[in-house]
Parts: sequence; C-alpha cells; structure tokens
Amino acid sequence: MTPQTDEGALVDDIAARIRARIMDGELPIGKPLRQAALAAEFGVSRTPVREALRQLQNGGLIEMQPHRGAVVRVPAPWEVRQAYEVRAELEALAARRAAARITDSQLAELRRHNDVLRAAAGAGAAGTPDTTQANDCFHTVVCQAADNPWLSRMIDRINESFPRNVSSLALAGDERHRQLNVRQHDAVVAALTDRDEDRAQEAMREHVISAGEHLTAWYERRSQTVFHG
Amino acid sequence: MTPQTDEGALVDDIAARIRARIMDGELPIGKPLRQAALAAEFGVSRTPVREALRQLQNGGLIEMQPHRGAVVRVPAPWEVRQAYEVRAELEALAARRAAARITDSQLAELRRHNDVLRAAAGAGAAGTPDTTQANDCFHTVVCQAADNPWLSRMIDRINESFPRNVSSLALAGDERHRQLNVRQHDAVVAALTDRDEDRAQEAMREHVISAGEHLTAWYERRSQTVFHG
DNA sequence: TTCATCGACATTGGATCCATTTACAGACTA
DNA sequence: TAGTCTGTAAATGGATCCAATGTCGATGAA
Repeated sequence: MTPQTDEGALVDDIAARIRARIMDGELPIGKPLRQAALAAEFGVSRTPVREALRQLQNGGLIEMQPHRGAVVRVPAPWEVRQAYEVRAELEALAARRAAARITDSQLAELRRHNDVLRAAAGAGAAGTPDTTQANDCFHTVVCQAADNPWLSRMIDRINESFPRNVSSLALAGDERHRQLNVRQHDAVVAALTDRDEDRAQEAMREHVISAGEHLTAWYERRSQTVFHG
Repeated sequence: MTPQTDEGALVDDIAARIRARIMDGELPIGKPLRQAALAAEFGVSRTPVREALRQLQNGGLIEMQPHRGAVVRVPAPWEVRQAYEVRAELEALAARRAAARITDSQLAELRRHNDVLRAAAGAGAAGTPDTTQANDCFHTVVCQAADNPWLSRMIDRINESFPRNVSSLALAGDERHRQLNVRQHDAVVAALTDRDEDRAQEAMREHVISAGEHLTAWYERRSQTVFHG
C-alpha cells in the first residue's frame, strides 16, 4: 500500500502532490498550508509533509515563516518580469541549440501542439487543461530537442515557481494575445524548420518576453485568485 | 546557544554548514554522509540533518539513495560542460544588464578583486582561499550590478552544484589559464567601463565558456579529490 | 465602550522511538 | 576451497512525543 511511484520516494511524492495542487490552482496563492491537514489528507504523518514543504520553499513556490506556518507565495509583479527575463534567455538558448538538433518528428510534434492552441484560440477556449498542456508541451519539446538536461532543469525551476493556472488565466481573457502567442510559436517553428539558430533564438526570446510582459501586466491589474483569509 | 544566525532557521543553518564543508572540499566528492555523524557533530538530532540533506539533494549537490544513504555527488564531465553552457548564458545576461547599471564604485570593486587574482597569478599562488574568494566576488558584483535577484539566484544554484574547491584546483595547476582568466576579467571590466552591453555580454560569455571547458577537461583527466572508500 | 493584559489553544520545530531495509560476516554445504 | 545462505548489526525513513512560540479570545480597568 505504501509504494506510490517507486519505493523510498514518499517525501518527494508528497512534495509533487502538493505542488500539483498549487499549480492547478486548487490551492490558491496566499492560502495558508497546515501541516496537520495535509498529513491527514495524504494519510501520512507530519514528518514527510514538513520535509516536502521545506522543499517547496526551497523551490520558491511557498513561503515559510518560523512558527507561523507556510503560505502559497504571492509573487510581486516585478518578480514576474525578472523571472521571465531569465526564462527568455534560457528558452532562447534552448531554441538555438534545438535548431541544430531537432528531428523531423519533433518538429511535427511542435506543429501539432500549436495547432491545438490555434484551434482553441479561434474557438475562444483558452485556459482549459488542454491548452495549458499544449503550451507546456510545446516548450518541453523544444527543451528536449536542445538536449541539455541542465538547461531543461533550470527552465523547469522557473516555471515551477509560478502556478500554471495563473499563467493560463492571464491568457484566457485576451483573445488578441492568444493569437499573438500562436503566431510567435509559428515563428519559432519556422526558424527551427529552417535550422536557423539565430532566428530561432530571437523568435523564442521575443515570445517569452512578450508572455512575461503580459503576465506581469495581469499581475499588476489583478490580485485575484489570491486567497483572502 | 541555539540561535546561530536568526532564530527559526536551524535547518537552513545546518544545510548551509554541510554545504560549506562540501564546497571547501572538507567533504570530498563521493564521500558518504552519515546522518548520525553529522547530527552529533552539530549537536542536534537527526531530524534537521535529514531535512538539510534533502535540501542539498534538491540542489543537486548530493545524491540520496533510499535506505542507502547520501553521498557527495560526483558530476560527470559532460554535465560540467552542460551546466557551464547555461551558466555562460546567464552570466552573459548579467553582464549585459550590469553594463547599463553598474556604478563607479562597483567598477572599482571589480578591479580590486581582479588585481588580487593578477597578483596571485604572477606569484603562482592560486587555489588559496583568497583567490577563490576574489573570483567569487568578481562574479557576485557583476550579478549585483545586474539588479535581478532571479538571475542571481539561478546563477547561484548552478555554482552551488559544483564544489568550489574543485574549480579552484582545476585552476591551481595551470598558470597559462590563470593568466587567461585575468585577461578575460579585464575584458569584461573594460566593456562594463565603456557601458558597452554587447561587448560585456560577449566577453563574459566567452570567459565562462572557457572556464567551463577548462574545468570539463580537468574532470575528464582527473578523478582525484574523489573519495575512495 | 475601548484598550490592554492575561491565559488557553493551536501550530510549528526538534527529539526520540520504532519498523524496514540493507550490508557484512560467519557458518554450512557442495 | 569456493560459493551460498543466514543471522546480526547498522543506517535510513516514518511516526509519535514534547517543548517553544504565536494567535485569539476573554476578562478587567480606564
């Protein structure tokens, strides 16, 4: 009954589950996290929960104040801009490397993911799990093609610091930006298809910066989806 | 007696202390870490030690196998190259941002740190704590001038994954590379002084890539400073 | 009525305890 | 003599226990 994924990973499993809840928005940013409640919910003792929270704190997803508990971190708008500037640089590097390495099947995969987004953008159906996943997969495939685990890991670390649902919500309400998003993806795919390193790098950088600005603006406008206790 | 730095940070304090031991080479890579021994050494129970180890594992500095203990991680040579490629991109970005923001006093500080390295290179005294620290400070100042905490944090994360003493040892034996190092630092400082973003970015990228290649080569040659149990 | 102080409650953090798993050593057999 | 099997010791991981700290409410005084 104990083994979830592979034995000996109970703590990491707990951490992953809590992270998933936060990323999906089930635990809104600003919400306090009670160790006892989480422990009861997962049917384990408080010890692994505490360690898991510590890991999430280390990752920057939550904040822990001594003797005062943990809350899902609320990023400041300027932090979003800063983080996306870094992410842009990293993903741009990934795109550059990918241009020299990507396979035809990976290119096809990219087009498929972007077609999902294109269809959703036309139908006004953004913010669904499908589109969120398609977006994630697009970037993941580029990272894989870049063939540098360290690079992928760094990018993951940044993404894991901002609840995914918030990014989706930011896109959900803006039809123009969604279409821009798809066009920018097209530009990246085109550059990758041509195996043009410089263009791929620049297209990806522009795309991520643009997404970052959009998300920053959203954060500035709206402190919604924040828990008010 | 309990309060080390600030109360409530005992676990983080333990993590920092263990990390410091590894970074200084006191705990060589490959060495198994016993929780009980560390706990006794720090005069605490095993609980905070375990959490600290988990954090270090998360950071990539150590490896933990279930029920088999933790060992200081031995990076593979290709990993070093991959990581430094990422680091080069990030530090290059830092240099670009710094070019537009750095103050005269920070520039003076950079020159001062590099002068320490220059003197040491001439005297054949590399690998000392002084030179190691001067090197660290040089890059830290550039990061600070870049004024992007996220960027600094990402760079730190990479650096914290490779014991500092190993990097120093790689430099220690190579007079030519030490001098190259100083010249590359000079180039960075010159570009920053001119507030030339492009040149600063490129100079820093070249410097870090070159350091990465050197360190990779060292790792390939020598699996010394590795614990053999 | 309002503010301050005191006390009970809830929650976290560290220590200790116990079960599980692995490694090692010695003995037994082929 | 070599290989295998088993029993014991040690180390990890999780659960539970206890102390320390912060929060909230009640009571009393201005």
